[in-house]
Amino acid sequence: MTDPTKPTLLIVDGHSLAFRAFFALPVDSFVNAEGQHTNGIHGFLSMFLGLLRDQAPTHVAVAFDVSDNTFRKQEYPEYKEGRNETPSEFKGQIPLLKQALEAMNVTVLEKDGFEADDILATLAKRGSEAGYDVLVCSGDRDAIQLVNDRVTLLYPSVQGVSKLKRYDPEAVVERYGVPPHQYPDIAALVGEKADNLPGVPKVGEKTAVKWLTQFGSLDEILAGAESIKGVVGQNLRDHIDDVRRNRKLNRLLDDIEVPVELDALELGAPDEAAVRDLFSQLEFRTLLKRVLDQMGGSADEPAANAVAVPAPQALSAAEIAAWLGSAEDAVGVTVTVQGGLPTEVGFARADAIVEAAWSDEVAEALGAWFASDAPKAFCDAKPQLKALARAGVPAAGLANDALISGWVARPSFPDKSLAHLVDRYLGEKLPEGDPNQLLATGPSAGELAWYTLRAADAVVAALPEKERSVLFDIELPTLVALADMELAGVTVSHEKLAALSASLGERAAEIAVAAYAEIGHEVNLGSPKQLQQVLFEELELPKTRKTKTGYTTDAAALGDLQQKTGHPFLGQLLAHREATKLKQIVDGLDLAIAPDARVHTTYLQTGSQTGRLSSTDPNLQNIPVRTEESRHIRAAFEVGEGYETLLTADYSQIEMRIMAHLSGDPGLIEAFNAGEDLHRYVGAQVFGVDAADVTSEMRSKVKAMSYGLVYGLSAFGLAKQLGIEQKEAKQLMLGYFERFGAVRDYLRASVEKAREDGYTETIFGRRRPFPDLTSPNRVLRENAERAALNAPIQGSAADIMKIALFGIHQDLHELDSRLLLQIHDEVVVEVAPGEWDRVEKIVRDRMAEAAELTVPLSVQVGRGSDWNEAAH
DNA sequence: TCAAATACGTA
DNA sequence: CGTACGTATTTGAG
Repeated sequence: MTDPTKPTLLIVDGHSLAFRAFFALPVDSFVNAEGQHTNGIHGFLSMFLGLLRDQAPTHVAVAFDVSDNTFRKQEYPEYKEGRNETPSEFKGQIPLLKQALEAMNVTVLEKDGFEADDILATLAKRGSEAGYDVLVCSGDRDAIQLVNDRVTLLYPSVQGVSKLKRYDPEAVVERYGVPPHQYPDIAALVGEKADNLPGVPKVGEKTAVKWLTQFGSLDEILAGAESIKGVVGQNLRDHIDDVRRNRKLNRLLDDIEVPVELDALELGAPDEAAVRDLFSQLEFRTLLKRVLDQMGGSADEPAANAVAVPAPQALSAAEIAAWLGSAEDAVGVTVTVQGGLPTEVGFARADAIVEAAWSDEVAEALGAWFASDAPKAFCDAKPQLKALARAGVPAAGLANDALISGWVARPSFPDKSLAHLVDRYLGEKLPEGDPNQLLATGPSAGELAWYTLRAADAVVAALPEKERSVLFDIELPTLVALADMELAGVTVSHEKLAALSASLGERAAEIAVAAYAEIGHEVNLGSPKQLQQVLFEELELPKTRKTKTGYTTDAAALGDLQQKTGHPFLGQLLAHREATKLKQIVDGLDLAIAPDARVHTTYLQTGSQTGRLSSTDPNLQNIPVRTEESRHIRAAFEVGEGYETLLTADYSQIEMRIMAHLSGDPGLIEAFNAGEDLHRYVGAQVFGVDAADVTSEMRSKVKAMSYGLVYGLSAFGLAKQLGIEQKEAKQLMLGYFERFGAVRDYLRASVEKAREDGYTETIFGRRRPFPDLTSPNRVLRENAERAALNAPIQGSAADIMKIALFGIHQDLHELDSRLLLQIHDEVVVEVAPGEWDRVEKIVRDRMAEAAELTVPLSVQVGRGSDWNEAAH
């Protein structure tokens, strides 16, 4: 046991021990539901927890190798060569192990260009100098040299990782016959097969020790090599350079820069939520219990409502106002909404709850507090802010939103409920209503506010600093802007839509008649199943791409078939599809027009995994635009009564600009700074012609390539999209990367980094987890790779647009003009009479200045009395 | 009545 | 074998 009066520092070589664990445990017995192998992680953690229990260290760090590219490799390129390839079942386990350690609040260290052992050596030295008892745990024999009076090595024995042999200086002498500092001399003579460092032939440990005792040191052995007789003497003389090289390479560096203070390695309590999460994914039940038992936290399921809920107080409106006025910290708020209006309000501080039914009196008494900057925490604030505004009580001071913060923390997690947040972040259970009761019996508004306040705080506490900034500096201001946009709605002309619908309906009917004539009978043209019967059985057209239930009849495939066979039915079918699709959209939109003649969409702020918004009920982010016909729909979106004109503003090629910024590719940056047509410029580069000589064919190829890049396009996909040979697509990609190589380098490095970290990050620090990047399942893994490639780009664009959006919203505050729509890279503003110039400047400035990239953000503005007109 | 499958609109 | 979304329709099971 270690001296209890002294702090003990435990430093572990994560990679070498996990690797040993991997071979010690049967690989097939440790596979989770996702197919992820976990034996190395399990074995390592089991041993690690044993260490924590038995050695009771006060400070802990685990070091990992970053890559093979170490200074040793640079000095001796054959270093560690000839090893068997790392088994694929092992590869994905290291990132997960790191995640597990981080969740356990154990410091993970790594340093590019060095091996974990060098970190061990450095920390061992710093630790012993600072007066720690140091325990080094490594499966690499080179670590023996670190042993001294204050440093003990724990070395896994052959029986398994859990059995560690303790090497203090005496034990080293006993085992190897030399003191620890001389062990590398032996190793240099004998060689190290695992590192591809050959030693002196016929010289083993015995001989090496004999020589060392005889000569006193390695230098003296080499100096006196002439005097050693026999074959071994000759071998030594022949391999003196190898020995010198071995000795140089097996010296561990104890003075590399490791940017961590020893104090920071102090062992703390694990992040229970994160541990629970990851361990349940890995299916480590026993280990979960061990971690929580040993390191703190409760292994048992959280006790239901361990914390007493304060009794709700029913106060008068005036008393509530006074109570709220005296609150210093954020107050939890829940406004229950029915039919878009408030029905109840509940407020909570940490130790008290008050609530009241909504009434004119309440509205009157609380109006000033709601309108003030007094901090308020909601769960799903947007509908509540809207209801308050409708009731004539606009609210400010949005300080937190549990729904939003929970999503920022875990954008991929499907359950967005407060109940889940309470469970995950508070370890409590949100009381449920009894579904068998006629009247709702769930938590009251005040109780919800109380859970909301505490859950919102807990989520933020668990959030990394950068993501806090995403929450507070981007999402919450955006939420306020969205609430106003939804309230405003956009005027849509029922007359225009009705006329469109009628003409589309007629056209569809005509086409249908012609199509039936073509095949000799009626068929439901909207039924893929019936169409398959017609196309592939009756008409015996060539089979298309397979789907789960048969063969696809999608537009791309029908177009293909049409080219191949020229069958007139195909053209009619396509035309029918187009007409009915548009009619569908028109009718849906018409139905969504509210009594104020406007359409009020709902933006889902937590609907995407990348940071984008989505729009629903109706979705105004997918209104057709590509065909001439479809622009008639946009023309139905009109400037509202009392306003002068619509303004549209969109970012040009924002994703490619972000790509240029993130990759730092000089060619691409130059392309944007040149200020001319991007695809023309890139085309000129790729095809080696003057910009003026870029044909439209060249331009569209390069354009498809550029956009495809952002999505992780393959040569196959590119070929398919452009209708060219795969070989030509490959050539195109090669040519592209010859000019813009940094783009490819960036994309590759970005996915690798995500694999290591387990998540991607946008320019502003928004994260998206990608557990599947290490999946052994190829399809899962490759899907994750493409998504991970896209996430920082799409996400950064979303961040930028949000920053611009709330900036515009704030600047428009003192004007009558207002934001109406956001369509990912475009905004639509309704401009009040006489405000055009000011509004245009606000929009242009806010959008252009939303982010400082290495390339300018280009903004295009249009105006018109309807959306179609304004788009030009 | 509901979920799955298919198809298709946008950035 | 190209990312991110939402919606409408058909179909077949319950």
